[in-house]
Formats: sequence, C-alpha cells, structure tokens
Amino acid sequence: MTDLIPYLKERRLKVTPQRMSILKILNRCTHPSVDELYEEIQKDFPSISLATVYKNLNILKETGMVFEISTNAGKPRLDINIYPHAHIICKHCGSVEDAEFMKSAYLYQKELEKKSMRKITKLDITATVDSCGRCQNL
Amino acid sequence: MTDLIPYLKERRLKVTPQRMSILKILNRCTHPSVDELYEEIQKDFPSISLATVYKNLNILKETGMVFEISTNAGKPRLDINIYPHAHIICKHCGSVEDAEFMKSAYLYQKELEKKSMRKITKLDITATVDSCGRCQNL
DNA sequence: CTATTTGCAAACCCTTTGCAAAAAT
DNA sequence: ATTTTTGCAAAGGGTTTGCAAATAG
Repeated sequence: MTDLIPYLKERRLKVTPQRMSILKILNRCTHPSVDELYEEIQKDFPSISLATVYKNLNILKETGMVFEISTNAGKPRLDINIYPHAHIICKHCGSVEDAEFMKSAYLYQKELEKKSMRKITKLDITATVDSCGRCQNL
Repeated sequence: MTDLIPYLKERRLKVTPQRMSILKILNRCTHPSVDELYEEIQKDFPSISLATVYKNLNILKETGMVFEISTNAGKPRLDINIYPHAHIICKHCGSVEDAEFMKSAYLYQKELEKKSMRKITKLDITATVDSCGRCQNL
C-alpha cells in the first residue's frame, strides 16, 4: 500500500492524493474498467475530474505501473503490474481474475527468447473461460 | 483461403464479397489496425463503408473468427484465429508478429486448467520486446 | 421470397487537449 | 520558486446506430 510511494518517487512523479487513490484502488486486484475506477474514486474525491483519471492512467501506463487488459467482451480493464501473473477472463461477462505464473510459463518465455533471439521484457498470458462464478449457466 | 467459406456457413453468415475481402486480408497475417484494414479493403471496394467494416468485425469477433490484440503502443490490432499461436509485440512501434505455441505453452494451459478447475477455451500469449526489426536502435 | 448485409449520415460514446488555478517538491 | 497536477469545458476521433436499398440463400 504505502510501498507504492517509492515507485512514484523513482519515476519522479508527484505523490498527490488523487494519484494515490487510483493506485490503491487498482492494488485491490479488482481489475476495474475506467468508469468503474472513476466511480470508485469519487467515493474519496467527489469532485475529481474524469480528465484527471485519464491523465494519471496515461502517466502510469507510460511508466509501466499500469496496463490495460482487453477482454473481447465488455470494456478493457485496468491492471496494476507489480509481479508477473496471468489472467483468467470470462468470455461471457468479461470479469478478470489473476492466476499464477507456473514454471511452464517461464519455460515458454525462455524457449521463445531462444527461438526468436530477442529479449522478452514482459509476458502476458490470458486464459479465456466461457463462464465464471458471476455468470454461471448463461 | 477458400477454406474460410465453410467457417462462414457453419455460423450461418452470408458470404458477401466485402466479408470475404476482410477475411482474406486478415488471413495474410499482417495484423492490421482497423484503419489499415479499411485502407486495404478500399483497394478492392473503393466505395465500401467504414460502418460495414465495423459491423463485420463485430460479427466475426462474436463468432470467434477474429480477435483484437491490444498493444499498449499504438492502436489495437486485428488477428484471425485459425490455430493457436502467440504474439511478439514491439513495445516501441506496436508491430505484431506470430510465434509458435511450444509444448510448454500447452503444458501451462493444462496446469492452469487443473489449478483453476475450469475449461480454458482459448489461451493468449503476448511477448513484449523493446524494439524490433522495424525500429532498431531507437 | 425472406433474412441478412450494405452504405450513408447522424448520433454517441470515450478520451484528449488547452488553460488557469492549486498543489507538490 | 519551479514544476507538476488538477479540474473544467470544449474539441477530437473512433465506433455504433437507424433506416432504406441491395444482395445472398
């Protein structure tokens, strides 16, 4: 939680309450869409501007702290990237869940680096399932 | 090429020249953005409407023939999904390249299915590299 | 002949931009 | 004191929608 501040300082970004609120919300692993994030932030900052949210998200994306996950069902969702992990996405409702990177994932990365002769700086794995706890039997 | 027609018939989609043109272009593995696809199609159908392109893309996405790849650099790109494969994306210029799914990828999928107790219907793997052939030394 | 698709134009988002005031370092 | 950030309102751009005419099956 407070260990997000060093991340900001390293990147010479100012620690504003609005920015911290965005990071705290993303850190809860809820994978919100932009408007869900906006709604959530308004609970803390009723007068925050959507523009401020977007500006912050862009800065956080550029510096690599935040990524966008496209779900092919519903709006893209936001993800904070502290350690490597995969996503399980429900095709039906678009909800996102984190999943572990097991050895085989790192193995694939190594093999692909060898094969392509490139340094892979990030590996994204997305597993699609046809329904999830939130939308069973639909 | 012509083996795309059965895909359409299976899904009860009509085989229109515009639709076939979209599929043929996507089948060339160029991973175009929507506007690149539109430019390309106009060479065959100068009077095609952008709305037609979007309507087709939506139908093709819904039926699972086409997917969108978000690159976190530049516009999202389109991908036709005939067999499982990974993508190597250049962080700098956003270009997309196909890569092989080796055993380790299928192993990861199997392990994740066991762990999450869900049937994974699609596994997307995206490897990010910091520069590629098109933008070396930037 | 019926159902789908196309193309046009307008509507509709979502996202970005410009600028002055406020806040952070 | 300097630089970044915020918030507002307006602009911008990509995507969708409605409808009539054309086309596919």
